[in-house]
Amino acid sequence: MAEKDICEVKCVDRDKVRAVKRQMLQEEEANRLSGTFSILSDSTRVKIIFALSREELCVCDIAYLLNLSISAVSHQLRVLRNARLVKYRKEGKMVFYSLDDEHISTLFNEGLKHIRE
Amino acid sequence: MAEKDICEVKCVDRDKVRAVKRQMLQEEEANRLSGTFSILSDSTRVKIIFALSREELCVCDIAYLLNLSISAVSHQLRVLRNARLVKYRKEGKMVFYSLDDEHISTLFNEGLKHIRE
DNA sequence: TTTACAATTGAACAATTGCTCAAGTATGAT
DNA sequence: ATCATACTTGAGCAATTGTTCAATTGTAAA
Repeated sequence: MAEKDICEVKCVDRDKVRAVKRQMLQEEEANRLSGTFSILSDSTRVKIIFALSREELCVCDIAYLLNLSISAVSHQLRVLRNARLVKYRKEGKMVFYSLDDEHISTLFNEGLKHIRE
Repeated sequence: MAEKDICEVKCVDRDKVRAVKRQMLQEEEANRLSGTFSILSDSTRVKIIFALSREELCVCDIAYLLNLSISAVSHQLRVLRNARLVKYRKEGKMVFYSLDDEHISTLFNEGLKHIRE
């Protein structure tokens, strides 16, 4: 930490830094932003989202589609549920998931566009 | 895996699943997509990107601004460099970083818009 | 009620990630 | 050349993450 302090004194361009500091993202905002992106930062979740963007599917369908265990899928669906990215509908023993379209699908598609550019 | 097979037989809606499977993201595409998002999934990197979206800054400036060690910042800058999210310019002993604007800034701003909605 | 089964959950584990620390590189000043 | 400084890098560590496994819940059928 001592090193850092020395450095601060030596090389900071005070005006520039002060200007940036004024506009800077707050801690909480930075966390929410990175948190939003981290939901989409796992390839399993990305695949689930993509699949649900085409069809409403039950847990079992998704597991089959992605060649994953039911449990693994269920765990990931919980993440997506907590983030309100998906909604679900119970029908007897089965649970059908679909996209909760308010959320992040713009972001998802923007990302898709980006890698396919 | 045995369980999964049983499940597949029992509850899959074959037509729906087949239809989705045809359009499904390929492994590599899913990886690139999640990889793209994972760069933005850390709050330190998010802050760095935000800061660089306002001003070109040296490593030391960034460290001071975010109250992090030089080393931590440098490590994160490498991640951003590898992802071609930032570019740098050497001036004597100092290295000035700025956004490599081709990349992901649309995505970043879309995310920002989303959390500030 | 008992049985079967879709889905959820918690614990445990390996893999990954972000940081620190110490050592290293590169550039400029003396 | 020697020294100081701006930054990079690799090893190591703690925290987090994604999966499996086993147990559990909830619903429907027998």
